[in-house]
Amino acid sequence: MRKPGSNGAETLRNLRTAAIQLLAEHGYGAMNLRMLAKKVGIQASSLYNYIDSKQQLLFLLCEETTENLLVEFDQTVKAADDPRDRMRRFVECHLGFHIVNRKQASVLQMEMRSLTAKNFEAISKIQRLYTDKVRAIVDAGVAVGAFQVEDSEIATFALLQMLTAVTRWYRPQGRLTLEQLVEIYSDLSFGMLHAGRGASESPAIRTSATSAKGARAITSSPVSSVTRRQRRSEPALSADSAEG
Amino acid sequence: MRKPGSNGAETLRNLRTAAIQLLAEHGYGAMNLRMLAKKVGIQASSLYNYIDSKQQLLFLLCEETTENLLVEFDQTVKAADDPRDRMRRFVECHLGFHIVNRKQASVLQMEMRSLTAKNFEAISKIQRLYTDKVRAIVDAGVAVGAFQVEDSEIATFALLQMLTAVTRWYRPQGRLTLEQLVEIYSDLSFGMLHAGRGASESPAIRTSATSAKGARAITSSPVSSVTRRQRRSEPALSADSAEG
DNA sequence: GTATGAAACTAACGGCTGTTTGTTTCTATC
DNA sequence: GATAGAAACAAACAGCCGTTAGTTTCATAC
Repeated sequence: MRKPGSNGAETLRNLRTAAIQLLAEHGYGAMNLRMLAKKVGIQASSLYNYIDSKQQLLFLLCEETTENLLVEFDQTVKAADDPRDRMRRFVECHLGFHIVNRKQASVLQMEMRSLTAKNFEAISKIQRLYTDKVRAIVDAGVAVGAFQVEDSEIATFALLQMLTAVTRWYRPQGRLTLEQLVEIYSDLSFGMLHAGRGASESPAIRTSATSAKGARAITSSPVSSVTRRQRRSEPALSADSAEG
Repeated sequence: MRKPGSNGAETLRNLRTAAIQLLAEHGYGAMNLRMLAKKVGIQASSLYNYIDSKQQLLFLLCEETTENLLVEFDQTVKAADDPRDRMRRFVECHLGFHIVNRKQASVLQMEMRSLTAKNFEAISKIQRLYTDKVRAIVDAGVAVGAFQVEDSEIATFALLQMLTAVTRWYRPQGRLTLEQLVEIYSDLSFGMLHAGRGASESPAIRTSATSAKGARAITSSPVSSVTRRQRRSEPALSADSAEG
């Protein structure tokens, strides 16, 4: 029984976005293949035309996300030279990635422990590469006197986790634009690193500069107020996000 | 069939620590009652002498952790007046709690989504109380000019998540003592808030002051080096942690 | 020393899970 | 227009899940 108009490549795309959606919502343990199949619009058994197992599906998605982040980091940060500029770009890249691809990132963050020991280690290996690169920026800044931290390893962890955690509260209808968030988090990051308010391309305490349409004032009104709209996607960053 | 020497209160305690242990390790979806029962040393059906359902067990543990944190916050922070002191104490309390009770905290952080909508909301309500209190400290500091942030709500989120995330990497055999970690994280926190290095009881950049035995130098050697020992538990903080 | 409740057991239930097998229908190629 | 592979289906399997029912043994109070 093949459906009229059925197409393998499209079904695979649907499968991936549905999986990301459901994994983010329910977690690996609570998501079952029948609900995934239903979301894709096929039978559970038909999933096996596209995946080897539930476990391999999770691994595939985790791997993809991790590698995408690494690639974007390299593309974004390579140009800058000064540690301060590199840090600024890192924050922009990391935060942007985790906002635009927040479901994938959330799955990676929460569901990695459901991976087989072997699969887990494979992902961890890539992640260590990434962490090391970030740490190198911190260390370089410390060496030049641009940053000042008591312990660069802890500082790197703290920085990464602070930024990564946007996935936990960010909602696209929120109060602030992506540019505003980058601005705010850059300020927090540089503060953490005791970077002072030096030169470089970072606008630090000033509120505008990145948004093309001109900056709106940043206020402290609660998240629940939905008076301001947020740009939906950031075309510079990776493509198919799994909204739903 | 009642076991010789069996005791309800003790079994309940074992059940709770075993549950925390297993939930932290596998997650709610992947943990099943038979493995929990095995760890406790009884049959799965006997668990129902102590719990109503798996769901209620999770709720109970989440609720307990949340309330314990709130109580400790109130006890620790109430004495201080100056926003800077209050912040210092908050960091100490929050970080300490999440290190000492890291398994409970990890369950709360990761498994809340497995709660029934109603149960979830009950926990969220308590959490909101807590977050508001932290936010109040930030706002008070901003009002007095002690802190300087672009957006106090985001700053509060970022701060909380940075601190909470110790549960993700902390291992008791690690490089640094609890006191050293509090010191490091306080410095990062005040940096985030652009608190400068003013007076108050905070020793800021200095490395000693909290440890009774006298401070060891804080270096940047990798976590994997286990040359330094860590204090196992902090008696001031809540009692029965679930080590395993 | 008997009665009572606490604390455990064994056995089973209905339902759900990931996965396999074998089959059917659509699409594209020659 | 026959053929071959792609893309779906339906049915089932073996095992596990949370939970219930009924039973047995231990500890204690009188």
